[in-house]
Amino acid sequence: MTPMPLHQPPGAERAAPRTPRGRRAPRPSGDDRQLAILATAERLLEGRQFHTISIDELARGAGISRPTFYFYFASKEAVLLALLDRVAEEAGRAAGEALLGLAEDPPARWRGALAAFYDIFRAHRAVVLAVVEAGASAGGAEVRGLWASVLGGWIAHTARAIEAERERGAAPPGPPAHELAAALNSMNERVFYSSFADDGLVPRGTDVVEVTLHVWLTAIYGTAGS
Amino acid sequence: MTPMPLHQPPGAERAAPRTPRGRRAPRPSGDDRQLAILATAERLLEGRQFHTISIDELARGAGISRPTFYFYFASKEAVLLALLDRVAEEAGRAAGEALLGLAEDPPARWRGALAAFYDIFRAHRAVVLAVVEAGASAGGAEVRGLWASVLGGWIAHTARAIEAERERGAAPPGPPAHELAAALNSMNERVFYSSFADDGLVPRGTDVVEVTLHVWLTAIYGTAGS
DNA sequence: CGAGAACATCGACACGCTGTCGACAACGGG
DNA sequence: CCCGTTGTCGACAGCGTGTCGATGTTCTCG
Repeated sequence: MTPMPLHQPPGAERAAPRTPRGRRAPRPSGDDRQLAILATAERLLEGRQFHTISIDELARGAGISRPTFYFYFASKEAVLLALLDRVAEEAGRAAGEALLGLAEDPPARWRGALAAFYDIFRAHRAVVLAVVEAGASAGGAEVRGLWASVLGGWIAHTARAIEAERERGAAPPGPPAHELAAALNSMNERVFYSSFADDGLVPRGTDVVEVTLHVWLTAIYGTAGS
Repeated sequence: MTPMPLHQPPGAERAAPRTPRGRRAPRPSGDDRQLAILATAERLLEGRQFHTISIDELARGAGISRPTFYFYFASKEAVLLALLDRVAEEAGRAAGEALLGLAEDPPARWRGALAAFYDIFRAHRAVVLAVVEAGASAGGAEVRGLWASVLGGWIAHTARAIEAERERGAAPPGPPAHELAAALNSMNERVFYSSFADDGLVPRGTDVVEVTLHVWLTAIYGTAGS
């Protein structure tokens, strides 16, 4: 038991909905605790850095003791991984949809995709900030890995779109599409991040979507297009 | 002498060069130790992550005990700060020179500036990787701050260059120069970093200077320019 | 040249956090 | 009604950090 691929340990796919009727259960069930930990983490993350949150706080916040925390998650990072899963899936889907029918109105579609990313990440910026922070340090290998695969997937998607634009003659030849896609996405990751972290690199009040969009359009089409 | 604002505590600005003649000093002097710590840090950083290096190792590597380490530096991060100071100054100077006479041959000058950054950071990639890692976690506030001011300085420099190009009519109007400069520099920071970290985002073998240069030129001038 | 100041060094301790072990409570089915 | 699964926690061992106080070393100046 406890095969636990990575994050999301046991109790994650426990079977039946043991009778929630009648007076409330004397002891909250495992699933509740699992969710309570996740909720506590997201709540604490709103106002503090990931590394300042101890496992004990997460546990206490969910009404359990520290050792018990380990029954649900293997580490603090595992909790973050679970949180990231949701956000990544949401963002990927939204941005993917935005690019459908690119040929009809490129500037508008690209803007839609960038905006989708921005909006969703912004809505969960506490998680995004924590992922970057955790990924860069200690037990962050897995966090970094998941993040890299998410971003990598989106880069591949972008690369295909660029190639399609070139093939239909809408965009001129240029650097290898995949490399260009990696550079552009890297820019957005960093700029959006700076914007959320408010670290002073991007001038306050900057419309980061518009600025990055300008760069994307000129880099892909050679003109500001509009 | 060695004004050194924050990190680099006491013993940093000791006066005279007490006679090094005669038989070798029984005890290495403070400055030697200071340097020994820096050297040890750079050496260890070549093969390991910043967070896996303990203060004890740094101390032992310099031939002193852990408590004594604190006589020279306030923390692990302070050591990194000292290392970063050097690299940042070197890179800033080199890239600044590369941009002189921009009007004569824009593409070549910009390429020179980006290449200067790339080369110098690459030569000290262990330090760069450590800075990003340390900046994102624990006592990284100061590291992050120094890094931000370095990058911020370069962004301002870039912004002025873009404005000059627009004024002399070489570049068309576009997004606010400072915002554009921030986005472009953010891209380079991230792409160069990925390249050094070999995290799989940027395809192996990519000529990151050429790719990012393409983006810079099209974003600033509206064409790939050659 | 000899004493005190400044420099340098380290043993030992107090902490805070992580991860694990073993014991034990609660509950649902045979 | 007994037992295995699910949950829970006290207590311990380990590791790294930062500090304090005692002590050795070197410089300076009267």
